[in-house]
Amino acid sequence: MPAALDSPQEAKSPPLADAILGELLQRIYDGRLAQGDPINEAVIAEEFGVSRGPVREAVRRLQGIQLITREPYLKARVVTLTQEGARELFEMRMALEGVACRLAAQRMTEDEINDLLRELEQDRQRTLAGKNTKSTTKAFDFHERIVRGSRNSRIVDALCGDMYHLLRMYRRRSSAVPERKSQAYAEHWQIVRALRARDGELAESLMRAHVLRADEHLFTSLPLITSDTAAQRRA
Amino acid sequence: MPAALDSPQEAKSPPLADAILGELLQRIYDGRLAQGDPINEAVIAEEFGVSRGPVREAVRRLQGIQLITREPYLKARVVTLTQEGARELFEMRMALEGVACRLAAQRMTEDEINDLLRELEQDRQRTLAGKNTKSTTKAFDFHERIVRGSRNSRIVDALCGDMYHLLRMYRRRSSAVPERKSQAYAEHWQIVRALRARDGELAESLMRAHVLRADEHLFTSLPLITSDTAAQRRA
DNA sequence: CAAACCCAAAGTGTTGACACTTGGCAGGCG
DNA sequence: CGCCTGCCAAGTGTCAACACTTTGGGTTTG
Repeated sequence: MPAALDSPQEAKSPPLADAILGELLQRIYDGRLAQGDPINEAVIAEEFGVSRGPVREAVRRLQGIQLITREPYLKARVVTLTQEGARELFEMRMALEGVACRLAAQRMTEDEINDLLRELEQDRQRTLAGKNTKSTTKAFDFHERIVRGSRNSRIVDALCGDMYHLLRMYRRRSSAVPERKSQAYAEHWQIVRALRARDGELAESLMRAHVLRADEHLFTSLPLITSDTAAQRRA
Repeated sequence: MPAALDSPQEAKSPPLADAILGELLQRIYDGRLAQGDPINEAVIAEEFGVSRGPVREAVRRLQGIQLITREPYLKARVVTLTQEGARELFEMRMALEGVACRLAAQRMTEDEINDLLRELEQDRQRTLAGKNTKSTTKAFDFHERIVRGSRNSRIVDALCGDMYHLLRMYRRRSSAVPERKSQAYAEHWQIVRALRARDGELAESLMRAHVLRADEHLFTSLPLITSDTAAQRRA
């Protein structure tokens, strides 16, 4: 039996396609839709009790985020994570978060930076106490705060919208490394100091190094499949 | 077979939505669809002699590229170009092309770099002769070659796919500055030298400076509209 | 026995009709 | 005279049925 798709309560206007998009994302996150799984519009439509129209639209949007691969008349599939894909994703992330951090150094207000520093400290305190599970969420929040500090909605959308889903997908396959956490805190702290000093150059290079180190271990455990070998996988 | 590819020719299988997307893009390019023009699915559908389905899909994809703004039940509109939007677009372009250029310095083959240098010289010769109109096309080709040299298909897609359309839209509003051309050639030549020296750091910073200078004059002639003043524009 | 062909099944692309939401206009009430 | 209310039109969201493309397997043919 399919779960009803009323996650939050839409007051009165439910654009079905949006709800379905959210549910499909959820299924990809928790693994009910695994890598390479085929996407059948008709099946999903019946599962949700709706027509194929909204499903079609949701799938197209997932294709836009590159969470689903599809060619004109063929079955759509959940994207297969490869080492190549991870490398490309993280190179792009480094580029965007680096520049975002540089811009944030110029544009965040003093208050924003101080708030960021304070909450960073609070988070460290909480982590030292007990709640380890929340740390990854908090860590992303740190990055998001800085990205938004760039005052560039296009970069914000790219990082916190589209790429966020893919990053989350890749992270799902990697175990958290505990000792990485305290190192990450130190790096975060350094970045905030650079922001405070309004040193965009330094802030950018620190953020790049941080992202590189944070994502480093994700590369190792993935199958080494390139685009051409992926073609033969369909056979 | 020479690479003579005309855009509006569907070979054997016509995915209607793709054709419509292309035509809408064309209309935006040549101004038949101007900034802020409303997009009526039904009208466009009848105009093309198709149903609303494909039109709907094409419009959604334009929305994904951010060439069209739309909220759930409201009329869709061609995006209105603002100074703010241009700034954000070019900041993102600088970030991506910069990193792409750094990666290209590491990853392009000697042959690729030599070819690039040779064609760059050829282009300059042709420009000195007569054909000025082709120069902008060639200029973009130079950038595209380097971007592809990054061996990062995600960045390539972002720059040559989505952002290309928007850049083209902004460029439409600006007159070409002739003396800029020879300066651009000098900058291009410097970049190729950095690639040849495999100096990624230098290549990135040169590319950033080049993009910044190339886009600089586009900022000036645009209306200074922010997101909140855009809201009152709808009234 | 292998290769080409044909055909049915599965699934996507497309269509036209129907349901719902939004914004404006007209008329009534304070 | 101004504000609120309830309809009306325009346009998007959704649906169920139909048309086309691809694919896999069984059959025929060299």
